[in-house]
Amino acid sequence: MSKATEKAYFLIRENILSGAFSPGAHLKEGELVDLCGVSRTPVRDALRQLATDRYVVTRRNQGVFVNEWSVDDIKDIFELRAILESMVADRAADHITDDQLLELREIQQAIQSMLDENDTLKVDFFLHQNKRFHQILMDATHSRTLADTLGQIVQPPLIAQTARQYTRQELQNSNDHHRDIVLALEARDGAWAASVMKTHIIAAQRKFMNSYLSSEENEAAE
Amino acid sequence: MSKATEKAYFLIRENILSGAFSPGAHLKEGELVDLCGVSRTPVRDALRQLATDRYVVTRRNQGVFVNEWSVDDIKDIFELRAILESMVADRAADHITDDQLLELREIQQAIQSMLDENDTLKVDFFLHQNKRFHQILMDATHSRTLADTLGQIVQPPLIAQTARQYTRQELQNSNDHHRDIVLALEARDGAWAASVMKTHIIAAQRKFMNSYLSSEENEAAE
DNA sequence: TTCATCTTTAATGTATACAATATTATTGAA
DNA sequence: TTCAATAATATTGTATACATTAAAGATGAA
Repeated sequence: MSKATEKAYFLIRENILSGAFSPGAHLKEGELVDLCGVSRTPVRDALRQLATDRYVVTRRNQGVFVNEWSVDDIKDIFELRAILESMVADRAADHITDDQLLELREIQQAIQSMLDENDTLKVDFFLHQNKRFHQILMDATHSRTLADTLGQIVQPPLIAQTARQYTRQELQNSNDHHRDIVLALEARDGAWAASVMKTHIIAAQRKFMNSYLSSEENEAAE
Repeated sequence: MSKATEKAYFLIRENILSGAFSPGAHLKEGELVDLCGVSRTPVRDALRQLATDRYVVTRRNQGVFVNEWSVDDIKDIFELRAILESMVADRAADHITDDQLLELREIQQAIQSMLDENDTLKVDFFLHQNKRFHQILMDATHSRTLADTLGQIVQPPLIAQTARQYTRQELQNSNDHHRDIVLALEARDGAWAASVMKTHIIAAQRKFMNSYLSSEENEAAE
């Protein structure tokens, strides 16, 4: 992506992630031009990329709208992620370098230190390190196809929303999975790594669906 | 996609599929404008979409190039397809309608009739019916996520190249899989359907890799 | 010759004017 | 009032001119 397009892409995406642009909202090119300070051409390029990444949907001659995720969509996303991320873990076991293993271990330990402090939970720190962890595994597969596919499946807002609902114990469980994944990779045991990863994603799915459904009940009750 | 963009998209894609634009070739916007008879804007939109569909790759400030698939890439694609299409078959078993089952059965029988004729093989007919078969299963899942993901994974040139190498016996095997899939779906047995589908795609993968590797040997020998 | 530097050329990136389409508002009749 | 038809407006789609960047070629010194 070129400079202006990149600027527009991240600005628009931030507004979607923060909720400033609500699901279903009509994003008009003119308004985005004012927001981003670039012309319509890069704004349109950014919108096309956001559609690829499934942040928005495009309707011919009508423009783009912030994607609205249904419960079924979210289930699908987690289910697909469970399958693809286990594939990643499996592959990573074959190709991962010692340096990458070291990095994974450091990330796991950094999160552990955070959890051991009797402080308030640093969710942003967790999210950042968690992203790094999964990215390293992804890199270790050396697969364009997997990378592109997962990139379009993984919806950062879903992950963030899930993590923010986590209790200390649930974050601990999640980091225990990370620890097991590192162990499996050190043993170069792809099946083990894949299995732990599947557990890891399914746990996230369960957590998300529980808090999502209960929040929907609350909304209905209001 | 709008009219002009659509026109450009299909024209450029046809030239990639036919081989007129070789893997690695630099697609210059100016030349595409002449070819398609539309301005640069829709040409660029079409190129972005072709990049999403992985026909081309984009390099910043350098333009777009026809994607070059490595052996590993192709392996990845088939492996991912095997997983995703089995997921599709599994889901389809839960949601498929009687009308859709009827259609699947008709397609399977149409291909069978073609195979029973002691004529030359109608590969284009097979490709078309095969595409319809998989599309109906896809529709039966009612999953945007699966549809979009598979859409970006399935590379028509790989499927076509595989099918054109098939012997009558291999096409028969493929259609036997289709028959089993219909049986599994009629029994509403998702696990069975998924299992047959996995076999189906892995067989295609084997076939492709064999003919691909032997053709590479020939090229090296020349 | 060969390499590095500069110049020229051609390509992509960006802005904007105009065209086609969809949405909204207005008017008038039932 | 309510609905349909039409006019006005806003938005997306397309073409094109200009800006920026990369590639190709020319020039000159070692």
